[in-house]
Amino acid sequence: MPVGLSDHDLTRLDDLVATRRKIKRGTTLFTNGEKFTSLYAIRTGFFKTCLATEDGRDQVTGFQMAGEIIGLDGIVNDHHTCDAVALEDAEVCVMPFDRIEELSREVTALQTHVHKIMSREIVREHGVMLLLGSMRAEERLAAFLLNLVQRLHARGFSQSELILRMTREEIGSYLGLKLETVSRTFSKFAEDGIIEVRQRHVRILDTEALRRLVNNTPQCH
Amino acid sequence: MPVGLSDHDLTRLDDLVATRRKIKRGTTLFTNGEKFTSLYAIRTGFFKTCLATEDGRDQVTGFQMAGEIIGLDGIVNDHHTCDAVALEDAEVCVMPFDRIEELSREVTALQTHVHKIMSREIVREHGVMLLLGSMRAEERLAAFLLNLVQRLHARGFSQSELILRMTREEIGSYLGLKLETVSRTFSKFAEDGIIEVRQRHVRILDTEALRRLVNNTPQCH
DNA sequence: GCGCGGTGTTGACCCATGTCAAGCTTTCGA
DNA sequence: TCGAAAGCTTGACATGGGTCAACACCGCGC
Repeated sequence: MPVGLSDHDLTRLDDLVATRRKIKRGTTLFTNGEKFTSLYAIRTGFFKTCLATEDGRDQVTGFQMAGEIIGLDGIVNDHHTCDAVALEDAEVCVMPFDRIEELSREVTALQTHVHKIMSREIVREHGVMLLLGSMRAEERLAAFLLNLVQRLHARGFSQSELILRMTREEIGSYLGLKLETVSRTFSKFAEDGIIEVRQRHVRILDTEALRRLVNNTPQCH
Repeated sequence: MPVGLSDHDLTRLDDLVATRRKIKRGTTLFTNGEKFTSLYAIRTGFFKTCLATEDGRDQVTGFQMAGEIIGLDGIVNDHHTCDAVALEDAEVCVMPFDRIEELSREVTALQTHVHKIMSREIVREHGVMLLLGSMRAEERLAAFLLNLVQRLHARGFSQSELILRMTREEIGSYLGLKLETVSRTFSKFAEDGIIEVRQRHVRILDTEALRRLVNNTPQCH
């Protein structure tokens, strides 16, 4: 994370992330309406965040893995506006937000870091809007797979193999598609020799083909 | 904005927003790739922010009006990742971000304010994801209209009448629809007596009907 | 080993929205 | 005042993805 800090500052940062919390698969870290107190840094495990409305709509707004921060949605109204659900047993660092604000007034590197994390989330969501607003099913799934392996690779995992932690339905919700369409599109990619799928185990055979799908719209003028 | 500040603090905040910039209709406040230096508070006028990819996709990520802040996307990489285009002649306050960071280390209320603004943008985008991921055309347009009048009303304008500053195509891009679909859906609403449309002038006759459209999905189980 | 629930796949059919095209209205500059 | 361009509307038609339904697979507890 931030570098070039004094020992003193480092100790204080350590302090910030002192408390840990374990979350069992299928349970929530926080839920819509719950009082906001802390941001959470994921140490291990995998989460989805999702929005549910009274009338039964449901939208997965993101999937988060080790090293990522969740809870930013709660800052604006002091209450969370979505649910964070563990898709596998997980552990997070609990970072009380008032402590973050206090510390980031003194440690400039932390202040900058917090701002960048929030900005990154905004930019990520712009990307999702592009995906939902202008891509077709195959393009969406290709973009999704590339994004996942890229993030996994940054964490030392394979560039071409991954295990999906979420169901087809959750992928569909995130991508604005029905689970059947997700399933069909996986099958289509497999037929075309772009990937191999065995349940939640996916092996990417032709990364370039996926990239071409995402970039190269046959397309309107 | 923040309240309960000392005169000294207030003077410094005034300082922050000292420089102004006028933007002519159709020109950009900043563009993708441009170096990030400042956030902008809109004083007058109306903007869209949009993402354009090399392969010709184009996505409007938001419409911003007086009192709103744009430029947050630039923080994470020190460069903007979208274009901000004035849809009518506009004026903004230029707020150098390094000054914001400096000041918000000293003025707690400003720090909190900045965090809330960023969090609010994240939550807003969650809402757009819900819209793009799970609503049908009529629902999207209804939600769009309600959102616009609500924001206009908060600024002292009518609850039932508005002038659209953007084209059908821009609305469509924002809502993930083609302009023809936007046009047809307007016509449909007009036939149903929910709104009156004369080019960009819209009068809402039945707000409740719009609300019902947004909430009350006929719907999947 | 067996059965059950959750999950995933596949097919047939249908509909909302996209696509293409024609024509209208408004705006704006020459 | 006229003409051209941009924006908007409407129609006819095409199609991607949704819907509904049947069934297969897998893991788990008994």
